[in-house]
Amino acid sequence: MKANEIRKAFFDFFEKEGHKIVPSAPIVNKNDPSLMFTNAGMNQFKDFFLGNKVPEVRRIADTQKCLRVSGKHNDLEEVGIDSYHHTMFEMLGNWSFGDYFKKEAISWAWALLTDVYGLPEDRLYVSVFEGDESDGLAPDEEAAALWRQFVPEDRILYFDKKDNFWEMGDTGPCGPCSEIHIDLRPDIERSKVSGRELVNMDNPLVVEIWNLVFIQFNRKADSSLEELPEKHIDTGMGFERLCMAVQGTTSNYDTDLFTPFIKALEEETGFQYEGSYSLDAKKDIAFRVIVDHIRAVSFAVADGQLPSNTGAGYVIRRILRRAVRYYYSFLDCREPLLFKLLPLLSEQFGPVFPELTSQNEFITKIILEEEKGFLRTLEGGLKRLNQLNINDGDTLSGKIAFELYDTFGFPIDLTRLIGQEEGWQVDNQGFEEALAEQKERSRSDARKESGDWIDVYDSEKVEFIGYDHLKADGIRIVKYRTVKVKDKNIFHLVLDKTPFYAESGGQVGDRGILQIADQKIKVLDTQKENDLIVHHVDKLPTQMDAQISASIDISRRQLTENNHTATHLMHAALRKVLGEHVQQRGSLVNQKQLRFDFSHFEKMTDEQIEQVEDIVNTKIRENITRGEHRNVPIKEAQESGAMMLFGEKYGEYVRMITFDPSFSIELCGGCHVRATGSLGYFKIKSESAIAAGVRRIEAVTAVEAYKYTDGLIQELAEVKGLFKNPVNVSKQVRDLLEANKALEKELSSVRSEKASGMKDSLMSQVITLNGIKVLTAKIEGLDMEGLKTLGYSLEKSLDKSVILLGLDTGEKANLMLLISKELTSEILDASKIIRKIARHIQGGGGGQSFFATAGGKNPKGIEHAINELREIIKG
RNA sequence: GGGGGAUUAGCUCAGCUGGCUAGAGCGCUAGAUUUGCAUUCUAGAGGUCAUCGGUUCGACUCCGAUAUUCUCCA
Repeated sequence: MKANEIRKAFFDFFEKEGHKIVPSAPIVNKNDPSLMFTNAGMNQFKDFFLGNKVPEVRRIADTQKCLRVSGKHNDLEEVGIDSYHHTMFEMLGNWSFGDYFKKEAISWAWALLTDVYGLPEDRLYVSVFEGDESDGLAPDEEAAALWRQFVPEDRILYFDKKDNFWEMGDTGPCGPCSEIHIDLRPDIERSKVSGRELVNMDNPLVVEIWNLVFIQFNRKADSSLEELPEKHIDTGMGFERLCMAVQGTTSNYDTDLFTPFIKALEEETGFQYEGSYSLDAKKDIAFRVIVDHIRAVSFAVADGQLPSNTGAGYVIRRILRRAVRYYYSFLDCREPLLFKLLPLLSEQFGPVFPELTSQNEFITKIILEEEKGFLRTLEGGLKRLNQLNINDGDTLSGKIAFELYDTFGFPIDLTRLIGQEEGWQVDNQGFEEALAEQKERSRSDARKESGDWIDVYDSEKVEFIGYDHLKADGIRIVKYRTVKVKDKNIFHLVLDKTPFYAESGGQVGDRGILQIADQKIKVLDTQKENDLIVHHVDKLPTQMDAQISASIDISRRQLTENNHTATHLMHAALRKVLGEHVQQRGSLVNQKQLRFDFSHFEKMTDEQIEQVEDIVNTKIRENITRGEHRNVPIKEAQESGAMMLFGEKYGEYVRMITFDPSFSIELCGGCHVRATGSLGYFKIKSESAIAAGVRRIEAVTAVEAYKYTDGLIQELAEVKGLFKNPVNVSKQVRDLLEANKALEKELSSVRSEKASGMKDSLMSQVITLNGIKVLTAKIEGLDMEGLKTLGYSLEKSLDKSVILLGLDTGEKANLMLLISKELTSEILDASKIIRKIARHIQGGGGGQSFFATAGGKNPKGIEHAINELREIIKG
């Protein structure tokens, strides 16, 4: 079976059992601040388990794209070494939300694996929870009994809490789980050691393929367990491992998920993949690293996460760079390579994940640019390393190695590798110390401690009423917690209903006031955590259970709405002017301005910018009324031509915002004006590039647009005023610039004429002392630059000579001493002499042995300085 | 969010512990060589050393702030 068939068989099987097949959630997580990437199939259903939301259907199955770069065995640096760990992987799963339970989950799992996929039964082992005394839990005999229908006793194993009890977090839904493991070792080895001995022992060929979680408890804050009224099923099956088992290979990398990529790499690099897992088989590791990482990077970019230097974007950058590092070091490749694999990826995943295919060009461009950038960084690092001139047998200090890594991004393993080749070492301990130090520094700064949620009022739901109300009464606090940020306490409140909009979709969170009895509490910000609306306040109400009236900062909200609506209008206008390839890549909307990032491959021309402004301003003048439809089924919205964004997770029902159905329809949870007229005026402030293929526009509306254009007009008026209000200002400025340049030229020729005039009269003042030509003079009306030029030109004409020029500017005095190089000696050292004679002008100085300058505040001393110089020359 | 670096000619960069009249290569312009192109040679133009402020007799160089950018960490 091909991988695509295996995946399809899974869907078909569960669809037949009444499951709804849903699309994968984006791999990039946008709603949960504690999680950057989706790392398990259940992430998108978390709210169902928590009871924050009720699912539309009770049986669901899907494949979820996941990304893991940290954890017990999934450190990024480990991927590629073995045969079965990945950064990006697919997780097949089936779910029951208060519907079927252990019986069905177990029998279906068994049927799918053995009947549909035809896995040999005698190689399958199952594990069940053995119970836990401290939690007062008995062994999961229910599951064990169910398994006995299919599996003989000797292949049913019991494991403890660590392996077979699943918890979502410190509190919340949890329950025992049951895993299916498969033993893929050759018969010879199986006959020597039973697979039974190797389950959960990290053997690469005896691996878990499916985890069935039976969610039946709720872990309370005091760590006690409570039976749930509704029981759930949550399963997860690693797709890559499943393919390995079904296709009978001994490594995930030998399945057809990876072999086409390895083959392509062989052709590109000219090296053969030998499939060795020895730590010395660097080339093979490199192959695996590349074919693994290209998936992670591409999926993340497709869902909108561009490589960057902070947060989730930095994780993606690190993954990509690790792949580059490997082909650079071990496959002798100095040119971008990863981007060439994209057509293949699109071909393979297109049917399941259309976002890869439809954005192929964009992803390719991003990856190519990122590769180029890092190859440049590597080159810079190599150059720097060369400059250090490390000798054979030396040890490169940890400090320098760390500097190379930290400041210039030169990977430490590459430093070590080069050292190995050139016969020097790196002080690893020193490096690790420096790294630990930096981590500590960063961590101590970012320290943010959030306390536990404290429940106040039991509410069925948490409702946002801010589309229709800007203030509301009779609100109750559901829960609160204390958060410590940089030694300051702030507080988070969750209300049962609220007019406050939580930051989302680029629109900033509302601010405003909560009134509780006589107490007024400021809301500093409103943020979203999954589906909770969290109000950030600077103090807690004294009466937690009192009723609250909440009112938001209305003018701030209205200005923000202007900019949000402008974003929609501009998005539509951009697609009209530039083309349908324009896709939103990021957006920020606040009360002052809007910032919109979108995919487009070249700089916009001034005309295009003007056109976009024109279209938007026309739509503003048409004063189009907002069309707002809540709870539109997603299918219907799609059919009406609403713009959908990649990397955005849409629910079953969506909110649709329309300004002229033939112009702008977007799915959006944000706040918008009633009619476009309130935007007043729209003006683009800047258009720039922020990444390969991504442009950014900053624009303003209403008051800010007026202020901005007014500022420009004032500035122009000021310039015009300076020119006595001419008809054509730019011509005036151009002329002035030209005239200025001509004058500058003239001035410099006049100066040099003047200097040469001085030169002639000075040449006649040369005297000979002790056999040396000496010229000393006091000069006025030159600057230091002129003095230097004069001095050098005198020296050139006089040849071997000593020249001392004193410059009197009235308030200050400067000395310049030139001694022809042939004459310099221990005594005739310009620097030493000038230091001595500068005392006369009450100053100091210095320079080289043949040229020195000094400055001071006593012009009358110049004569004395000249006299002293003569004495020195006389000896 | 925190740390470290970078910013010098159109481009890529050099400029050590403050003092060489701020340099190199490529590119550009002109001339010579050549039937023409390529090549080679010669000459030349091109810089508020990111911006602002400070220390100093003197700042591309040291210090501070700002901007842009790279990089590491969270």
